[in-house]
Formats: sequence, C-alpha cells, structure tokens
Amino acid sequence: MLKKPKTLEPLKIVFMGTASFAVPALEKLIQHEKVIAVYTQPDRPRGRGQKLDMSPIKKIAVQHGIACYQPVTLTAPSHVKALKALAPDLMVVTAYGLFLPKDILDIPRLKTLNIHPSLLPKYRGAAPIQWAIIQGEEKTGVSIVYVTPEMDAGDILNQKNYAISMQDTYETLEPTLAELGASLLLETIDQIKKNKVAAKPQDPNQVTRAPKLTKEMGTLDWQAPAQQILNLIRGANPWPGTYTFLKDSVLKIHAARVIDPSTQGQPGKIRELSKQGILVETSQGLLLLTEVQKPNKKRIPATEFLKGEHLLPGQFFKSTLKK
RNA sequence: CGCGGGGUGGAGCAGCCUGGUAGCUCGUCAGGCUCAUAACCUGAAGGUCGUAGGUUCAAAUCCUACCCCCGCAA
Repeated sequence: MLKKPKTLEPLKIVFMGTASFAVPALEKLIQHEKVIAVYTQPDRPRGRGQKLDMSPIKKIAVQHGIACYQPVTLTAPSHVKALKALAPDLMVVTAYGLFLPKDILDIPRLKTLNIHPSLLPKYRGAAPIQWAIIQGEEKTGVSIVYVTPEMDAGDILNQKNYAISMQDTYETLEPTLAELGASLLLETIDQIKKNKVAAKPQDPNQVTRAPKLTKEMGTLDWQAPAQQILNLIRGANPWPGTYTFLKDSVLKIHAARVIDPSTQGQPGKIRELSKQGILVETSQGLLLLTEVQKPNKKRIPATEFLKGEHLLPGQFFKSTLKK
C-alpha cells in the first residue's frame, strides 16, 4: 500500500459511475480518499425475469455505507443544489451514462475528472475499447481528463499506454484498462494535491470517434480479410457479438484465429473441419472458428458444435439470410 | 406476470408433429494395423429418455403438474 505524507489530507470526492468499468476506480478511491457520495443510474430491470437490480457501483456503495443517489437526469436545478450542499473537493465520473451540465461540473473546487479507456483524442465516445480492437490498433490506453460539456473533449492530465495482444478481446481488455485507469486516477489525484498537474489540450486534428456498437454491426463480412474479421470478433465480444449465416440459421462466432494470412479463397467457404475447429476461407487469409453459439444455446467449442451438426467442407457461410 | 429454447449412455445432437426395436458424430475400454499418431480397421462397455401422475394393449413420443438448466433482452 502506498503511504501518503501526512500533509496531504484525503479529498472529499463525489463519484459518478454505473458500469463495471467504474468499479476498480471506486474501490481505490474508497481506500485512499474520502468518498462522500456516489451517483449511479437508477435500478433497472435486468437479467432473466427482468427483475429490478442495482448497478455494480451501487452494490459497492451500499456495501460501504456510502450515500447513493440515482437521479434520472442531472439537469434539474434540485440536483445542482443537492450536490453543492455536499461541497466536494473533486468529482470523478466514469462509465456513468448521464450528461453532466456545466452547472454540475463547476461545483467541485478541484473540478471533475473522467477516466476514459483510450488514448484521447482518439476514440472519443461510448465504445472506445471495442473500436480500438476492431480497428486493429496495436496499442490503446487510458486517459485522465477534465470533464467538459462536450463529450470526452477536456484537457488531458495523464495517459498510460497498453499494448493490445492478439489474444485480447473486449472481455479481457475492459477489466485490464479499468485497473490501469484506477491506478492512474490515484496518481493523478496525488499530483493534483501536490499541485503538480499539467493539463494539455487535445489536438483537434487527431480526434476520432467510437460510437456505441449496434447489433447490425455484428454481421460478419466474409469478403473482408481474415484479420479484419477477427478484429471484429474480438472487439464485439461478448456484445453485440458477431454472426454469420449457415443454411437457414444463425451462428454466433465467439472466438477464432487467423491461420494463413496470405491464402486467398472463396469468401465464406468451409475449407476443412478438424479437431481445431472450422476453417473458413476469406478474400485474404484463412479463419479458424474455434468457439460458436447456436440461437438459444450456450457458447461451445467449435469441435463440440461439429459433433451435433454434420457440416461438410465446401458449404458456405453467408453474410445475409437470403439464399 | 418481459420474450424464447431445452433436459435422450461421459460430450454435442437426432428421434417427439404422424405412439410400437434407443439412432448419429465423438469420447472411453479391449484388440489390430503402423516407425509412429489426435489417422485407420475390428469389437465392447455404458441410457430410470429431468421428476410425479394421467391416457393407452403399448409412451422418449400424447395430456397435466412440478423441478432444474440455458438463450435474448443493455
């Protein structure tokens, strides 16, 4: 555990977050600073049965006995007033999902920080982790920025790189970057306390966007190179997932790897069925599907799938349902 | 009352609609072939067809109730 000099008192912090990405940050803040209140999105129907359930952030707040507020929107004057009354030194917001008006942002003495899982100004928006993988980036990272009314556009206080490996998927990258971001946040807060921060504006020419993914994006295009298809599979996993069509049914692809990047084949053609999985031809390279899922079924290794399915080499995966 | 799928030897599935022999691919075991093998050949073991009841000469299959599992919903 890091030891703080006695002169640096814990800051009074208001934390705003909803998704699991925000969890490590909140936990670290509770450990090292004084979290006086938590804002998170209202309890929503979740899961099978659509039962009302709280966000992972609320669970932690409850567990630590921290006051938890769940407004539907923060634009109402009453919320501004309530937040002012808390008199926070600093606000931290990450993976919250609500717009923060300027009135709110101006409340804390030391302003409002955001942890964003990309190397800003690249990948501003809701799905930066996914897009970095989909675009085939070799590295991404986390940024600590000031929150401004324009989304993810504030000055950068700190950044940390992370090298994306071919094994990384959204599922593996998200918790990694969450941890990385939480550590960097603490470092940054430390620097703020010591008055040693130097915020740099973002270069407007470098801005790229990372909008929310949609279900339609999950359809695999076998005309694309194998590597590019794989990037989509990795980045869109587990949501929205990637789909392809076989005969008249849908097949979700969870995991794959590129076998021979140079072989040119007939896009979508099943070349070989083996103990490794399903080997598919693309316009450039061969893709070995290793984990799949039929509708209403759970995900299973491709080899298990083949035991029940009886595919033949020469059949085609399609990018649409029409015959 | 959110929508939907399913429980069949160890695994993944078919069979159910149109009741009447327990099927397929794989795994396991034994033997064979082979320099060798996750390959190939031969043979074998292994199933109260989720549970309880009902209909029937006869139920995996039709009816009723219950239990359990899973998928979609962001």
